[in-house]
Amino acid sequence: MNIDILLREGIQQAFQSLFNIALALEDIELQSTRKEFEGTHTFVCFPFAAACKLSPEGVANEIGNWLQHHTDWLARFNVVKGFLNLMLKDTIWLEQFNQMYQTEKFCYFPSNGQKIVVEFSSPNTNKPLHLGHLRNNFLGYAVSQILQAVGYEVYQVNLINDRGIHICKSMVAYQHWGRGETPESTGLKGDQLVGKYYVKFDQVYKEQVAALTQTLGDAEQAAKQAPLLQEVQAMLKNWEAGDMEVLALWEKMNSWVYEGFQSTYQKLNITFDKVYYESQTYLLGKEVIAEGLAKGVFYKKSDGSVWIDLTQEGLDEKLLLRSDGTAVYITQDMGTADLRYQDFKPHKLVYVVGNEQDYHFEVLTKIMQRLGRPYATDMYHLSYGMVDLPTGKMKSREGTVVDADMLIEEMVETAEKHTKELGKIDEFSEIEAKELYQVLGMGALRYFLLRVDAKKRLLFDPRASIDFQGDTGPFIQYTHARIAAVLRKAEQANINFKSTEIAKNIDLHPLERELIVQLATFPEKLKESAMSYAPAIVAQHALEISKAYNRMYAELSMLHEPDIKLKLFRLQLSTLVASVIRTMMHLLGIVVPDRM
RNA sequence: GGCCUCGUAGUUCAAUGGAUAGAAUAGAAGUUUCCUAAACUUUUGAUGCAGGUUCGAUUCCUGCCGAGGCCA
Repeated sequence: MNIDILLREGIQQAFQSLFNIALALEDIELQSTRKEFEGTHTFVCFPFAAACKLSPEGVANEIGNWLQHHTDWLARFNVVKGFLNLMLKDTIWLEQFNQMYQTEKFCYFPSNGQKIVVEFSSPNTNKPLHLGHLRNNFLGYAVSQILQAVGYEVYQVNLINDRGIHICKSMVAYQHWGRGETPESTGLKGDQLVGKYYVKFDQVYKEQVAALTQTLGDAEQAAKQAPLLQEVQAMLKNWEAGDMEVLALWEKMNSWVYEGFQSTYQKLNITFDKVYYESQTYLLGKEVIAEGLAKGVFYKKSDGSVWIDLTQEGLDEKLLLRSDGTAVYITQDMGTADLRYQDFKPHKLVYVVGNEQDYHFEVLTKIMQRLGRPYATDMYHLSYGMVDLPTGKMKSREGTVVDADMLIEEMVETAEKHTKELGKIDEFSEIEAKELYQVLGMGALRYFLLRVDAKKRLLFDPRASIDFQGDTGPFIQYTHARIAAVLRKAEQANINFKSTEIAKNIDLHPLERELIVQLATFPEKLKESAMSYAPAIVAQHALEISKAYNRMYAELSMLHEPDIKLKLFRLQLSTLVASVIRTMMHLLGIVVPDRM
């Protein structure tokens, strides 16, 4: 039984019978009733007043009355202005509850036979992961899980930017000042070591530019002529030419970085079905260039550079290949798009990439459309806002970043501190305790980044630590631990609440009803979350359910409830809440503990 | 300069064109003989400015102010 459809059909029949108006189910707008009024569902009558030749209140009253007499599910209704607030009979809610309780994973959708490829993470190999990457990784992971839950076959892929001018910067700096350092010799993670030289490059380069500006009196020229930059450009040419020495250094430093990344990914519990490397795909783009020229979609300027004119689509003319024949970003992105499509033949390609590349993706999509790629309309740019610091944008080369590994470590330490202060896990072994700190620290961090609408930029203040109280991951984790504790005690007391006996003839307490309503809403929230690629919807809803449970927990007793029927029902309700919370948090990549 | 985002309590976030704009945090006041107080209850406090469309605008449109981003 789907309550939503039940109500819509009732209202549809009411309109037909009262006003001889045929409405589609989608045209009937239901929203949840505000707390201050009685009821769970509200039907907004304003739009129908004219057609019914009644005031909005009149419509609401007529419909309410009709439903009261012609259906068996309405307990009461009230009308406030044009709002018809409906209160359903408890039998309906109990039936809904039993159905959810007895259906394994009631919220999951069956397979729809469609494939989706989600690209996310996409790091550069010249620096370690930072807070911005964490947002990307958590988003990509959660979106993948959520899409899977609504029935898609999901493939997670990573595209590693392992070549180009910026990679050469850390390499040149290492050649000059590295003194043969290795991760082993320094005790640094490989990505951290390489990142150190990326920063070093920028420092020295800036000094050179400053000095040169003095002598030349022209900052722009100085920036171009600085010896260090010349070296980098030479190295890039050598790399493309296949210079053995350069390639060896490149391979060595990249392998350090990958080891470092691997350890971070492990902490994040993130894996990929396939990893692409730009060093292996960037040549594919040149084939697309040839194709586009042959089709007349692209054109060549007199200097030999290749362009596309997108002014008809409201965009610019866009450079696709430099006059010297070297690739720009979009060159390789065209090639990679083709490759990815051939590899998976997906129904949809999702790119989790920051909103600084909005324009870039718009252009890429238009190009692939012009080239007649069938998948062009199935490319979706999941554009997320940057993570800003109070001081402004994070910049790796200036060292003003919140390092991912460090942040994780801090979060775990904070979790340990809080947990020890509360002193609730004295019987834990050291390993169990360590694991819990990890779970709580990561939970707080992941939830902090996922609860906010991905599109919005997010402000992170490193001095104000991420909360463990209020609207947080640990709050939801705590709710689960509380339930687990009650269920443990119920089992110890041999209360047979796991029986399949169904709850009936119960007058629901408003707090219980509220909880059932929230649980029943989950499938549609999940669907909404998947369709809009917005894990924040699941995150927010997990919070709503947890709050509702904690309110009930404070008000109503379970183990001390004298009425055995009520006692069993509340234990079953708790079981269901715990299971739904576990599911939701699992979709977000967050583990929920049984004790904390 | 051109184009794209975004301006909501002190702060961090909510609000398919719908009711008296919700939470959390910070501030104030309470709740533990009773299932985990990382909780619960009460309370102070906000739509940048000016127009327009609409029965109804935080939401849509125009202008201004402010923040951020992208661009051979």
